[in-house]
Amino acid sequence: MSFRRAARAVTAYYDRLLVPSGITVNQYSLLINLSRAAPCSAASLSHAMGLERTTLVRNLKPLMGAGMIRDLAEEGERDRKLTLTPAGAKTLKTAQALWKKAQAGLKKQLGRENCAKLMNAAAQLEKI
Amino acid sequence: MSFRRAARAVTAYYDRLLVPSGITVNQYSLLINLSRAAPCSAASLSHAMGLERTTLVRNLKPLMGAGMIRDLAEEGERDRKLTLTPAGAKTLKTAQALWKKAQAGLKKQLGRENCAKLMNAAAQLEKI
DNA sequence: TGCCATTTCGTGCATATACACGAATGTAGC
DNA sequence: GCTACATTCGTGTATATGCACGAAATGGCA
Repeated sequence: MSFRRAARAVTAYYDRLLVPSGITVNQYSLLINLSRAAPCSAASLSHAMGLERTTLVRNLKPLMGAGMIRDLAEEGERDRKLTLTPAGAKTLKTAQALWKKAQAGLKKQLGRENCAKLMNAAAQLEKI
Repeated sequence: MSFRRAARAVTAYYDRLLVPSGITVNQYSLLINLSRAAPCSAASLSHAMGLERTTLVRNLKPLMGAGMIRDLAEEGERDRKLTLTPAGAKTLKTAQALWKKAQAGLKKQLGRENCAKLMNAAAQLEKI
């Protein structure tokens, strides 16, 4: 499917521009979603991101290892309380600027109208 | 990014409809590309698919394990000569019918025009 | 208080993706 | 024939994705 190939290409494009921030576009997406939902459980974050919960659990690992995300929940508590650390917030801020540049470049490439239509189609496709 | 979420949703949709064939849409893509290029090396197939060579090498494994793909190259030869086995061709045929149904359903969902524009945008995005 | 259903969680397994690296084969020029 | 370069290959490592499974905590109800 050409759609999947396009998704790979777009991911690679964002990743390339995000290199200076030290995170991937996937991790960027996780951080920005967490910044809006924190403190939150893994289940609720995965729901907000439309991502399988166990996938999210694993995607957290490198970011927690890098000290960008912390879990404020006490020992033995069921729900996790995931939050950004100051380091995570700083990285996110750096990445956000780069992401905006990437987004602008993509819009320019596709044309504003095509880009809007693409976003629209993507929103529809998520519900298939 | 909503685009990647959409790609995941689309993949899941195709995979769901392809279940009776026993392969995923990713493996379907590999088989159909191989059916057009066989006999061919891993490098040339990966190029035809716009896929990283080592990714393709690994994606071949389950299909070779299932006896759908065979390598006709002699021992010690540098280039592989990948081909579909009869079993692989049979699976592909089954999957192809299911894939067409899925494609038609998606077109119906999006509308013919939106679908065409999406394809167009995807083709552009692959070159970013 | 005690039991059961619900919710949340993490890991094992399988697949997908790509970079870095080095091994082996093939080719061109001498 | 030999050397240097190009091509092809596979694996180690890291990340991403989701299903199946079972463990643990929580909440509701008798």
